[in-house]
Amino acid sequence: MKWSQTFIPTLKETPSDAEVESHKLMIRSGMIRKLSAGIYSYLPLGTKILNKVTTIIREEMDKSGAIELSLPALQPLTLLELSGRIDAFGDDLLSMKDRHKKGIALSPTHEEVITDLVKNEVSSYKQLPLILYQIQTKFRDEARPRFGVLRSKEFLMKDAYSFDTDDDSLNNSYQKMYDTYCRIFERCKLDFLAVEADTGAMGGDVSHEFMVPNENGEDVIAKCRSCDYSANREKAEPSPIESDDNVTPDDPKEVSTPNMTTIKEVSNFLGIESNKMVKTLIYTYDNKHVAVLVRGDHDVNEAKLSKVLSSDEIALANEETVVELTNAPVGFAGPIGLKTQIIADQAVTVLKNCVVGGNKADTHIMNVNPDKDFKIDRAADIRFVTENDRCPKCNDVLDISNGIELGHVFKLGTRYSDSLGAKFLDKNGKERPIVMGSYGIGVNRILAATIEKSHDSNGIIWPLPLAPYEVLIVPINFKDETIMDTATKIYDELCDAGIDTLLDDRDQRPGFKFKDADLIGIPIRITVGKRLKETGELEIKLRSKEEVYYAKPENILTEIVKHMDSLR
RNA sequence: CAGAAUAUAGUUCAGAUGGCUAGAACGUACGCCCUGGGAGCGUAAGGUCACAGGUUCGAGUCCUGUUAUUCUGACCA
Repeated sequence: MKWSQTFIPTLKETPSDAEVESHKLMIRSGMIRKLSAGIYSYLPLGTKILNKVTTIIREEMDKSGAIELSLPALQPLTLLELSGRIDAFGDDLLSMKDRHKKGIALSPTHEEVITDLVKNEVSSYKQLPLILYQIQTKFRDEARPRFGVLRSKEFLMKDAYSFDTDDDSLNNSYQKMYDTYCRIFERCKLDFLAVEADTGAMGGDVSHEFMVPNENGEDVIAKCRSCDYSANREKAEPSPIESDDNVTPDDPKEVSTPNMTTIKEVSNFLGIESNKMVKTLIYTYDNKHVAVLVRGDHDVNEAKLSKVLSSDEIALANEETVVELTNAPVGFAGPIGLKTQIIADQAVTVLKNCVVGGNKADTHIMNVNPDKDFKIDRAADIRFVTENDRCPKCNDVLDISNGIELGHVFKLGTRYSDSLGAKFLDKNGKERPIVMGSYGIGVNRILAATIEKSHDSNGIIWPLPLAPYEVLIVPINFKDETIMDTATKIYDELCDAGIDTLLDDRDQRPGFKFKDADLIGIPIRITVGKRLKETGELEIKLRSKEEVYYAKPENILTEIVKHMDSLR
């Protein structure tokens, strides 16, 4: 492609509404433009890169035995009502009425659609297992789109769904997709991590997220420093904390803590570390109340609590309820004398001489000891891990960091086949629900994550497999016939050899072209300039390296092929 | 959804206390010059000052409302 013939509007200035580096560079390099908040157009350069990624995904999915299809972007609300997910999506669902006043939605995902399709067409175990996938736009009305294409209202997703006869077969499909994902991300040159994840509103039991560690990522991952344990924040479990047997329990003592309702205030006032304090929170679930105890420096993980209580509808109790149950204003709740059920985090059970709320205004109680001074009905892991926690597998240090979620795989089980009635007849002629799995990849996020980790102050550094063009030819002087002729000749030669080449045939000064070249980040640059006249050589420079190599025009193809091999 | 900020040329921004024909840089067009890191000179085009009301002799500037965008948090299959 000749630069003058395509459409790559680069920008010298940083757009004012871009915050993270990948977003800035995607706009500056002419890959994308914003149409509206969280809605982006992909320009030719961005589209080419997107196509490189989808090609890799297709090749690997096809190799795994998955079959591509194409589902509609529109779906009737009735399907989401059947699966019960209309509430789970809530305001994130973009829905409307068609002319017949029928409710339809722009699909946020396709579990229901594919299950409905398969239920009508698959009726025998002989048709299973089956893995179907598509690469398609998804719509979610994000409350707060941000970071460019990392969180947008419309995004490209590769979603796959597996259909199996039983759990063993599902495990097989799941492993196949897991391995395929690893290969896809490896081919994209990403340093990814597969972490244990919570299944959230998706349902199912086992789930892994494919993450790229990055400070701008919205997810939090915990990773063990020495063993292979890693999990996302919702799921990560701390190693149990051991009790300190050297401390002798003292007798409880009431202290006045006027107007001090937060852990920090009480901790500062009493001069006691927050990890020697107990946070008592009243939760409501299924019309019942429960007191939840975590250490002062810990936070309740509602996903875990929800599982412990076996309830989907848990929430902090309102103020009146707290006052009624504790006989005190909010901020002074404590476990002593409470009539409700008490659930404590494991870390609370081993505390000695700790501080709790007094269930009385402006009062806390010191030197409190669990079991001795109050009863714990149930101890469990109900908190988020922190940097001070240890690995549950090997007890070494857990590192907590942010990550960008690129892929997510779920063992769904029969959640959707049950609610939508997708059944098959097994060998014995017995009707059974199809066992399903679901597997997603955020295609746009692969671009953003790649740029996040692969750029410098001048612009993007594309890895060869994703680069919009593999080679960029920069003739230094548009008006010099020798230079332009040579540039055009090697351009034709590289194109004929099947190398994706861009020729910067614009009448611009060299500095201008070099800046653009660095900005859009083509991996290999050939400069045709004064050296051609002096020694008859061309210059080859890799975007990722400082060195410059020289080659005669007649050897350029072999030289380029050599460099391309080194980049693969 | 809560809190906050912003909205002026294609882009990035200036435009105290209200005052004449709304500016700069970059970009764009044309000309000159130049051709190894966004060089220089000149000329020109380019504006519903987000929108709607209001106060005022007079509003880009003050007030009210609306909308949009961004940030922080909540939420997030």
